[in-house]
Amino acid sequence: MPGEGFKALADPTRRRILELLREGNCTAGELAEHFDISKPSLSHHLATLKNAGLVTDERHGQNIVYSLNTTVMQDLIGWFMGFTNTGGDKDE
Amino acid sequence: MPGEGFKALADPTRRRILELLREGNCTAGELAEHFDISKPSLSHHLATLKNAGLVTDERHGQNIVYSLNTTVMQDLIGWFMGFTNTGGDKDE
DNA sequence: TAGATAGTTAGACAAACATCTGAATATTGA
DNA sequence: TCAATATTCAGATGTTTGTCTAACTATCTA
Repeated sequence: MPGEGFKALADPTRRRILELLREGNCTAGELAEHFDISKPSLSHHLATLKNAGLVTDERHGQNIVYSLNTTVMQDLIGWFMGFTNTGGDKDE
Repeated sequence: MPGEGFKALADPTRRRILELLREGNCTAGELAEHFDISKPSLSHHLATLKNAGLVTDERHGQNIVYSLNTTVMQDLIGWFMGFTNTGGDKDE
């Protein structure tokens, strides 16, 4: 299940989207201003992130506002914590 | 630069390799026993992980021993920490 | 040096992916 | 209802990725 999350994170455009969303919620159009790709391409990336559970979307009038879902991000961090000794020990 | 790391993590086989390596160093052959793919395929995955800096290899006689490079893993965790409020705050 | 074992390199191929253009859907405001 | 704006859907295309088989390199042992 976390597989989708890792795959979603593999693309630099999608990681950048998450970084932008970290600063605050954005509409698809606002996000588009930060990239040199077409809107359909961006929409596709957003769909991938949504499918992985990393973002949620909500329509506000004409706009669709995207937000970060930090819960799923936490799950991914949980996987990493198994590899570190500082702060997240569980079995060593 | 962390891009290669994220891409390397996108594949379930490679994540499993890292999990196995977490338990202790392994030769390519020992790792191969855990998967249903050909040795060349596994070798390719190991090369990807090595290229991303996530593992290191060292020849011991006939065998090549693979080890985890937790330092690079820490770098990836650093990226995630920017998205959480628990334990790794830097700019909020 | 020859044979066996461990692993990688090379080349091919199908599936997945990122991107594009053009068309469709949804909402707003005149 | 009509036109404008915001966003997604559909289909096509070139690139990357995961996998395979066959061949190669390196090491050990006799």
